[in-house]
Amino acid sequence: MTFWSRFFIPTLKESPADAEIASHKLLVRAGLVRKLSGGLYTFMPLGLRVMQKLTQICREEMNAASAIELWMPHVHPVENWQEGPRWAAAREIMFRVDSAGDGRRSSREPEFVLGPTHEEVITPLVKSEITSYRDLPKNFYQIATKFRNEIRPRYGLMRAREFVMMDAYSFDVNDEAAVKSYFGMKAAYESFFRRLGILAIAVEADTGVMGGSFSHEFMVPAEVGDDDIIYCEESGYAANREKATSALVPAEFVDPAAEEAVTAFDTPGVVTIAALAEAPYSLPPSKQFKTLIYIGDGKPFVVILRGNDELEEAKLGQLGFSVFRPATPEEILPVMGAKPGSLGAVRGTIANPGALAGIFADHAVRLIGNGTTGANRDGVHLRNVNVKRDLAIERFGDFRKVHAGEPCPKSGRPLKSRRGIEVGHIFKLGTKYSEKYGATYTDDQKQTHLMVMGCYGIGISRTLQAIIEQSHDADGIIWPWQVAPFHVLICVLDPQVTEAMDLALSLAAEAERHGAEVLIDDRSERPGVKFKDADLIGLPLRLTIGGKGLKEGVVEMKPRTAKEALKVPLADASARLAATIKDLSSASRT
RNA sequence: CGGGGUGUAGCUUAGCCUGGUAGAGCGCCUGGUUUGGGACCAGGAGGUCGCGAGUUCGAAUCUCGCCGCCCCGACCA
Repeated sequence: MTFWSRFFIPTLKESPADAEIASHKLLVRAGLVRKLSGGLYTFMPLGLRVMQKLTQICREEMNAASAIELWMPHVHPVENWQEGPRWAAAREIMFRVDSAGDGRRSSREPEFVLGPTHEEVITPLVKSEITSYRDLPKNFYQIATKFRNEIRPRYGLMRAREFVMMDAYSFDVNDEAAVKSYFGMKAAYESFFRRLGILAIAVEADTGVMGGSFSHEFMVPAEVGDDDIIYCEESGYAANREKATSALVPAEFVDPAAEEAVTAFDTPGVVTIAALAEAPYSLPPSKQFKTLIYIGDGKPFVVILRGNDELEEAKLGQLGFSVFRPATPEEILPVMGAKPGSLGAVRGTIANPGALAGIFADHAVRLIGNGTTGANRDGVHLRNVNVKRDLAIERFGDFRKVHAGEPCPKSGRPLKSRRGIEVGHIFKLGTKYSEKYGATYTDDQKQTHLMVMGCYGIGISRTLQAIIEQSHDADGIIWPWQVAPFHVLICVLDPQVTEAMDLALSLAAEAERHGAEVLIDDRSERPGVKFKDADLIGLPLRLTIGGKGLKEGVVEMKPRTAKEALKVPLADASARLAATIKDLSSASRT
């Protein structure tokens, strides 16, 4: 048992000025964390206890899924990254470590970097340690600090520069086995989040800079989340909006027939879809082609969308460029022959088609028949443009941003959307890393093969905050039993009264016999202060021992979620406490 | 990095527009009265007003520069 007066829980009456959302305010007010700097937080004693609960549950679930714990350095030689497949894309979020202390001049490239994740360390390790199919499959994990120089840290622990993550890496003999590992981890994640007592749903996700073939994110539904989840209750389809598709173009769709020849018309000063939709042109956005120019690995390429659609930039990842960005007007002019606003991809109108790395179009442009696009001459557009007949499209793909209300790709019913906090992510990586680092094994036919990898992450510290975001009320945090920093709070209103303190100690011992961790509030504060703090730190069960109750021969028992306290006669207190602990500790396991 | 906001005691802040003694509440310390939902009284400590220039007789206040922090966007667990 722990005594509040000898522990350290610095609670705050008022919310810190720099906290915006409920969970961030409560983290600080309940004394769980203190800020050092943007995105950098100290875990205070109470917050550390929650972190330890989370890591332990995570460890148990990973072990149960046959993953093996190890511990890798956080400082990585930069060579590991330079030799890897994503240095160009990842370097901007990495902290560099130069030999600041030894008086040497700093070099253009760092000697070391702080690890944002560990594919670049584990893959070379496995390459040198595992060479036989007999040693596969293997799945290694660690629960450790990660460093990412986030462009914009946000909302306390939600997006921090330094955070605690469980990261796991699986190695299999072939694709089929890797898929098995992948779904084994997906199941482990599901049981991890279930044990925490919070709702986290798996959604299909984009693979991003990580690469690989497919991926799921685990999302805690919350308004403050960074991600949009697109889902359908009918079919169970759920995806991050970056990845979501819709059945906007039916499978049996027949492209509209071309009516008339392409003709040019003057549009002086018109450079936006919206302007072309106005009189005198009055061309609805859905009948216009939107022609965007991007630079992929240094070379321009074209993406065509419907005028009323938006580009989902993450979906450009499927094109295989390691880095891409929108082109500037200066880059566009020599290639296309016009400035943005008059661009198009009609055959023969592009000034320098040889400079392009490709012309790609979203499937939905097929819905446009006899549409309008730029002529690649400033102030001129073309009408009666048809996808098949006129546009120099090399490849169709899914590039548009999906919105709620569009038909579900599985059921055809209208899709819905909600916000979510990404607390976990799993990737089937394939051979992207094993190829780069030469992680191979020999099979029973003496043949050499690449290992097939998967990688897996859970944001432990982010999960901590997501729990608070999902489980709190106006008075404070409501901890699920499994992750609560303590389970039972015994409020002794008159700690100087021996009889009261003795009772507290014996009930605390009883609670501990039943597996509960007890915090005794023995501070010489007024009752109001104790009750407010009790609600704020949100332990699942509160016992109150006060002069009033003792006179009546009762103690009060109040689960954090209950409205009223229950008066329990002293004679029944032990039994009642044991029963309540049993109830509460099993309730949140469902 | 682009846009917006903000910086005054440990915390929450007033004062800034219109330059002239830096104020309050919480918290902290001392004493007293209290004691079942953030008590009251009396006394006290605590401030380079983010940093640096400038304007001025005089700058928290006006001007310029820099820095930190927060929010929106791109990115992520």
